[in-house]
Amino acid sequence: MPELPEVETIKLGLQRKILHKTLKRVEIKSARSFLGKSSEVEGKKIEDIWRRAKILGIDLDGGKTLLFHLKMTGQLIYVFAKQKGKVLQASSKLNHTASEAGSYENGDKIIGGHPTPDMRGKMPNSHTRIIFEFSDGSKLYFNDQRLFGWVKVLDSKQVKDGGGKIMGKIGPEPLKKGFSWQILRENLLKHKKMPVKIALMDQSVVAGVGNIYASEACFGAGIDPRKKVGEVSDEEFKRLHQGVVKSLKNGIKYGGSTRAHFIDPEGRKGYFLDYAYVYGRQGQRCKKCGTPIEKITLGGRGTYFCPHCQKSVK
DNA sequence: TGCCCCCTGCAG
DNA sequence: CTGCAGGGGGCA
Repeated sequence: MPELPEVETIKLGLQRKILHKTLKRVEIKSARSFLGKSSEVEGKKIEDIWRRAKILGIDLDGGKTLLFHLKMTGQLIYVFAKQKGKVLQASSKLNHTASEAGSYENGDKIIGGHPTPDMRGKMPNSHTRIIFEFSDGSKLYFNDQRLFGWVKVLDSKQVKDGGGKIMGKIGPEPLKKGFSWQILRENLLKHKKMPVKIALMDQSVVAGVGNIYASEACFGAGIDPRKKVGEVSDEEFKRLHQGVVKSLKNGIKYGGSTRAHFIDPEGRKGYFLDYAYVYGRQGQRCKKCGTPIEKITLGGRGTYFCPHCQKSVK
């Protein structure tokens, strides 16, 4: 599911909700989703929550780290059913919905001008794979319809040391200082014959860019997504660099992209797609020139572009 | 470098 | 029914 802006949004939400809480119990409903021993993390306190590319990390005291990869349909949803003494316990035996169980901690909020209603629904649901319960009674639900995602227990030290193969070969963080157009060029040029849009999605080229933001970055740069990396000019690399950074920043600004599944830990959708120039807009008019947006398949993935604005003239 | 595959579910 | 979906590992 999530690309960099969505995982970043989840990270920020979890930092607000579960930092410094103690993990009391891990309930594993899908063994294939949880790699490691739950006993190694139960009873531990959360010391840090971070993101690298599309991977989310939760550092615990005692030297273990929980790594999350949400792949296509993973969600991390936080629920704090307010403790109302015995009333809640009694009512919990009834067939109530989660919202009836005690109301969530927060009401609706605003992201990028949009009201963001709570979309969490009843938890757990049929896609809930792992439940993390904290000592204050609140819970974090790892949901994943397609079962591609995972949670791993690792030694924090291993992860910090670059992780060897654990984190894979991950390129520079595009929103950090030091990510220049020259570095993007150098990394992209490892794939001279590849269409530039596909190369952008290689996590060793640049961290966190996926199918939505790769299409948007190509539009921002005015480059045809099919253009071979080896034929991209320096001017175009500069614009591509800007396109990557801007689209990712906008993604974060609007709370991520919700195509079908993404909601943040507080149940809020992301609204970036309302502002996207091409992704998901086939047949609709280009916001810049009015030409209908086209959809093609590149490397098996849906790819969107404006045939007028993205001619890759130079 | 390009496919196929891991899965489930929804829209056409 | 087929095709498609915010990802990415493995294999020729």
